[in-house]
Amino acid sequence: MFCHVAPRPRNAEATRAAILKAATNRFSRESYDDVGMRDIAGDVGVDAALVSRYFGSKEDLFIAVLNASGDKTRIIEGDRSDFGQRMAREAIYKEREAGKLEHMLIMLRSIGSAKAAELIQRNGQDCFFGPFEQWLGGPDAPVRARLAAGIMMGVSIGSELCIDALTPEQCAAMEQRMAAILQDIIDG
Amino acid sequence: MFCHVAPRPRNAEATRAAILKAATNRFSRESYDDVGMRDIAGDVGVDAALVSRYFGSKEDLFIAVLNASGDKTRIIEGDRSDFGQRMAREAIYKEREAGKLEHMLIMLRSIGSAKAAELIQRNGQDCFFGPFEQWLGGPDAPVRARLAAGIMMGVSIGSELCIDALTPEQCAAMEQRMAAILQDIIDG
DNA sequence: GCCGCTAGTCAACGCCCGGTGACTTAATGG
DNA sequence: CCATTAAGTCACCGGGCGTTGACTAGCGGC
Repeated sequence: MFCHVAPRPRNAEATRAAILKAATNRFSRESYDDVGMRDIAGDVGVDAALVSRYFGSKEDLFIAVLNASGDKTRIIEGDRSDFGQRMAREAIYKEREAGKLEHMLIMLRSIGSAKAAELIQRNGQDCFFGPFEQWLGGPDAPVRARLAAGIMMGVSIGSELCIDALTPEQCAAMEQRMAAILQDIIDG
Repeated sequence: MFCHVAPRPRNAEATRAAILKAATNRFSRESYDDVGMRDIAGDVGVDAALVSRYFGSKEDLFIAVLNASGDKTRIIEGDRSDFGQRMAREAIYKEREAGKLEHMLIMLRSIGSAKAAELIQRNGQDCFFGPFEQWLGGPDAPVRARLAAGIMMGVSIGSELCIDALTPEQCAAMEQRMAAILQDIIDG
């Protein structure tokens, strides 16, 4: 076949954005180590060399992803009174389309990787915990923020650590318990 | 120098055990991907080839580590009435000497790695959640076990994600809050 | 005191990774 | 319609990984 499908018009800006988006997707699903430059390039339909060219290095690309997703997607949206409920849903059922936890998921996936961990530590406070604390407010805000975030992370992990281990009813019960705990932390 | 220090007597059994111990240590501190066969071999003072020989492959070694640490170290020890307190301490201050959470830490570190994740999923239920559920008992035991484990994992992650971000007083406050939440879950 | 067996080493293989310089190809302006 | 420039590709490098087969060296039995 000579005719490629939609041979991507030559547009550096758009291509760069597409790469960043693809990388964000990959990094929110697989760890830093498991994601390869060739994977990301393949998603966009581009040579891997281009990714290196545009973003300098894999670490720089990861930083760019962290910053970009940190800027756009915020946990802090919607009503305060059902925060626990919303977060519980997202953590347990992985409602990724909502995407409010995307930034947290990226941090989570790659926290194991030594190279990524350092970048995440540097970024986490500014792009995640900081805003979260501020939104929380009240007494012990830093403590409550970390506790709430920790619970969300842990349950997220747990629910993919053992898939299908819980019946739908049990999931519902878990959701309810978790929501109550989170809401308690939010309220102070 | 011709005289090596303590040139390790020829004992396959002991060497094998030493390798397993070194691997357990490594895997509880670094992710599956970040730990190399050469690292483990170096810890024991042995050639990397021997590790492959004794355990077949890296995956098999990891499985052996999971099983061994799962058998020995249990979370379930000590009084039920201060479970929350004990776990909070261990999660926040990383009191690794206690080592009761070692098995959980190993699972935690490498959950990001695709290759390790599958092995962990297969092992987690049998060696961790199962016994924990059973010990918990009461209504909704599976749900409460996963919730408690999730919280412990998440806080463990969180407290190493942002080191030195909390003052000692804040750590104490966090410990107290976390202990209360955990104890609540344990009690039903 | 030599022999056979096995614990342990050594060198090398194949593989995949991130990154780079030289090349090709498409758009644009005159 | 061609020259120029930027967008994208290609081949390849060096390095680290897990693993393997051939080798060496220490111990037990005769």
